[in-house]
Amino acid sequence: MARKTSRLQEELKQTKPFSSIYQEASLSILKTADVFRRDTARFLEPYEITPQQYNVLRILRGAGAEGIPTLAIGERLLEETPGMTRLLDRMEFKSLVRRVRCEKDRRQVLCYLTEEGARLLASLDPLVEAVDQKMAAGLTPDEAETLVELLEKIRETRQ
Amino acid sequence: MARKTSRLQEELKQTKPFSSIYQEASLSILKTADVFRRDTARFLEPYEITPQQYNVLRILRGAGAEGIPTLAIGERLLEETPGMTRLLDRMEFKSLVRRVRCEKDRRQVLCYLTEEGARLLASLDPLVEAVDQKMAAGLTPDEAETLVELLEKIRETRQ
DNA sequence: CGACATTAGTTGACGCGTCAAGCATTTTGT
DNA sequence: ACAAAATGCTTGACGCGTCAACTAATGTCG
Repeated sequence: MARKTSRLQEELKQTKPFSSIYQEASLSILKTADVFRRDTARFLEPYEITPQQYNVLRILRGAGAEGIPTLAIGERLLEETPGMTRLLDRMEFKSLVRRVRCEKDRRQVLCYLTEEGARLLASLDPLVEAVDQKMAAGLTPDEAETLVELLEKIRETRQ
Repeated sequence: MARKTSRLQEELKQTKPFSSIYQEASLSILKTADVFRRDTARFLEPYEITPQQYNVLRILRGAGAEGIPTLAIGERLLEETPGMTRLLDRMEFKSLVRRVRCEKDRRQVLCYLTEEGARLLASLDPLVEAVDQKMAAGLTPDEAETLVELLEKIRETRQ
């Protein structure tokens, strides 16, 4: 079951070979995601905004004028999280977001993009597009399609 | 360039289609990595150890009796980090790790696995194997191989 | 040898994930 | 209508990543 020495192994300075192709695949996924995450963070840094905050901005734009309740934002992120409140606190402090207690259901707090938030987001759009497009240098569209399908298969069988 | 509605889109409750296959691929990678990360964390939880700590245990086992300097551990993780010190603080507190200032080069601090750390790690090995193997339910070995190759191509073109 | 840079590690501050506990505000069941 | 459960959100505590500033030890070079 031992596999030949791979590039990922060198990247991690590992001495022992992977015990299975599945182990290598899972590490490869984690490593690649990490590269992406950090790449995005680095490029957003000058704008003093984190990847999570950027994602929230996009979701709020999608919600439009009706707004969206706090926790519903979490469901649309990669990860649903009770940390939403504090994340929004910071964004409200920076005037990127506005929050109002909902009158229909007073448990909810509706969130909206501010003018400033919308402006920032608009200026970021083309830059983010460019980051994703960097992938095109290494992968043909067909290969990207295959990748998406394989990853989908993995997620389907989990949970 | 707009793409057909995909499963990932539903998962994220997105209204707009992905603007490119590359955008979908990058989100898919992040999402899948997140599923893995959380899956592993959940299964390690009963042992009161985090995925990062588990990785450090494995690296220390690899280093063996000679030990390994603090920051060298970081280089072998997915992510090199100045947070190593504090991570090791917590592990030392739990008696999983032992640290000694190196006499050859007094700047370095060599880290070792304790007996207890080694025992914990040994008992975890088969369980981790099982987690990776869950992937086999959704992917043939050939598909996993393809996946690894595609991800490698992406990482190659990034920096 | 002495100024200077480099290297290894530590520490502080802050963002974010995650769990658990707690508080209002509905909703549900009888 | 009233108690109990569910829902939406907030807060506290802690783990970890990340940047920047700092100390101590080692190297380098005139």
